[in-house]
Amino acid sequence: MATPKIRTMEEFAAVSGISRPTVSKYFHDPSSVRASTRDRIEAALEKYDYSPNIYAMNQNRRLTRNIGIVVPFLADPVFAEIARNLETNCLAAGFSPILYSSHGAAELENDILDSLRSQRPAGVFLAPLGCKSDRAQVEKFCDQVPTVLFDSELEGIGEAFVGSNNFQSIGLIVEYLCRTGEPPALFEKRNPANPNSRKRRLAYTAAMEALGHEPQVIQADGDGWDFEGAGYSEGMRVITERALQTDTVLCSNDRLAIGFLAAAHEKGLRVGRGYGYALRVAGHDDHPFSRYTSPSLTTVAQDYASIAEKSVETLFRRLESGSRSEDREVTLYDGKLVMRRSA
Amino acid sequence: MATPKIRTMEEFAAVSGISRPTVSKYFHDPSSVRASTRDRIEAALEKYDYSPNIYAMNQNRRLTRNIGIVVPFLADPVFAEIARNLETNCLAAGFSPILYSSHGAAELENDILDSLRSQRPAGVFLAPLGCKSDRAQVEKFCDQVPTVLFDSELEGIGEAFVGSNNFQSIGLIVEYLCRTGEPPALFEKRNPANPNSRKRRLAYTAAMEALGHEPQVIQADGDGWDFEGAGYSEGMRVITERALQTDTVLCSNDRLAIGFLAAAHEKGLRVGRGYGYALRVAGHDDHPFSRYTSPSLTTVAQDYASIAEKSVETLFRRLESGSRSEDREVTLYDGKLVMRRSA
DNA sequence: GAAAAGACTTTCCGCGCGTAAAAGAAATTG
DNA sequence: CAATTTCTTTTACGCGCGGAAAGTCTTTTC
Repeated sequence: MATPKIRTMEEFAAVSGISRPTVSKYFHDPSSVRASTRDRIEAALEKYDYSPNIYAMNQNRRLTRNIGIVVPFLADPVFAEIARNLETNCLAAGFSPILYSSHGAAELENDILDSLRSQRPAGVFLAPLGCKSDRAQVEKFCDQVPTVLFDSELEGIGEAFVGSNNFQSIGLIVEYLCRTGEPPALFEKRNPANPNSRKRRLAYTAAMEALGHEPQVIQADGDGWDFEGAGYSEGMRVITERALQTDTVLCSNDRLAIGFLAAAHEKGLRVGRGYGYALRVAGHDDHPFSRYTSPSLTTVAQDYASIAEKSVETLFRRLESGSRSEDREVTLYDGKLVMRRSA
Repeated sequence: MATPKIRTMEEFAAVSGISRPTVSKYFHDPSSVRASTRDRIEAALEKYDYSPNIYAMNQNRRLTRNIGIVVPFLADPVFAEIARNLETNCLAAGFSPILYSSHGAAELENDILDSLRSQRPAGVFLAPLGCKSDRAQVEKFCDQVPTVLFDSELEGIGEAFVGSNNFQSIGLIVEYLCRTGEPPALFEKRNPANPNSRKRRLAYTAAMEALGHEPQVIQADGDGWDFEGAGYSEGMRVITERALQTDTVLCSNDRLAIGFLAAAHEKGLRVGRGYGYALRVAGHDDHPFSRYTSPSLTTVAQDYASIAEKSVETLFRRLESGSRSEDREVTLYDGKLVMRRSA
């Protein structure tokens, strides 16, 4: 089509035969104009494919339609999965999600918050690094931008927190393991950046003691987010040195378990429950790959879909009501036992 | 500090004792102003922590400093890894990367391109869905925005393409497998959206014929990006029906191999090379988890770091020179054999 | 059918900054 | 030191749109 290029809303208004302010109203909310007007605008849209300049729009609007999503490590499939759910929900609500990963570094997290702030997003979903986070910076950010925390709790910060009920889920799997065999040792990373890790340890010792068993905690060294590597090398050590008091290991998360399984396999230990197996290994999270490990991994599923949905619902409710946090909402979802072959 | 809030560059210029146009120049390029001026601005910056409104900035600049990164599926660790490298490189060059995932859907890919276009990015790194992509839309986009394609080649589109040399890498592993045991069957998805898959099949048959073996191609059904699931269920079928002509399987990518390994384990087949093993399984890509499968996966490593680096270098060179594609640059990186336990 | 309510048009100003031109001040040069 | 070059200031305009105010037109209501 040899239609002259439409660059401004002024021009578009001219060719569509509608005044510019009305066109502006239409883009702000199509249902706010009369049906006949809407039709004329949409007919013109088909013909000239114009779209408003987002920078000029956002400059004058107090609030943009942008939603920030920040996760600590996007290469972790668990966060990729949650992020995917959040994105989909935002798009469905007519917002534009913008995804960031802190790559496990606190400076980067701060940088992201800075650049996010300058984008004046309507709201933000933030899964903080955890203990490594610059708490003061995060708090300052949450004061300025409506933010819902998820996955990692930083108490008192943000409009709300949505996450998993680690006490319930760890209790569940500890009880299961004790009921069906020897009591488990807990296998975790030494300096967990993530507060969930600490909660899981506490939940583990509490559950063990409630069942009358003595807790055994094994801590793996290793770089920040290389859980498989840490699980593997510490697994090799533990197996070689026969450091386990029982034949059962509960890993603080599935990625550690994946590394541990690799070590067990290399050491020739058969992992599984029942006769002929040397070791039981369980995980936590229901990592996307857990059902394809060898053997498939018994674990506790986090309800990612619900976490994402609840986060979105909470934030959008706050955005609409305009009320900033008097009552900070905390929602925890129970985990579900996923019985597979490894324990 | 009871310093009054600075909102505009005008105000900031006033308190720093510099004229606004000079301050503007400073933010555009700090080295473009005299050292003494720079110091005064930076001193004021410390005191008042002002940052320019990005929407107002981008409205008048012909080009923003935004860089779009689009991958077909972010929950795939391989793409997460490449995206991470691209992001890091962009940040280092002073650009703002914006990450998008098409989630395997062509409509979403188009939507992303649309919203990306309205952001007037300086450039884009695009890993298209492949055959499912709306070729006309992608081509139109690449005409408007300087775009470097990676991973999936769409011939003739974009400023350049950076990817892997599938012919070399498949040749490498086929040769290795044939040399050290029985010739492999190729295990792939039936309707591969990704053009690499097709190239790998062609490379496989060529390599097999060159070595005097008869190719055997096995195709797995399954949903778009659920490679593990497809590998698992088709693996179960193949093993149950004894459909393999030899004891060796080359999977078109590691995720299929992971599913296949799970099937083999469930069927009680020992995977590995040498005496006492029933099956050899090899993959392709060197997926981050491949070294932690049981047994660890023999595969061909794609040079992700180089691909990301080359993509960035290519795009930024084009951006600086301002020259749009006369010569479309195609760079392919060779794969490296990664020998582990599975084959 | 007249009055009320709603939707639209016209006009105007402002957002925060980029950028150009001309004039002024400072640093460099010989 | 004057002459030159480089940097800064002043002034002014424009980007594309949001949004308010007042008036005109259309639709609804009884």
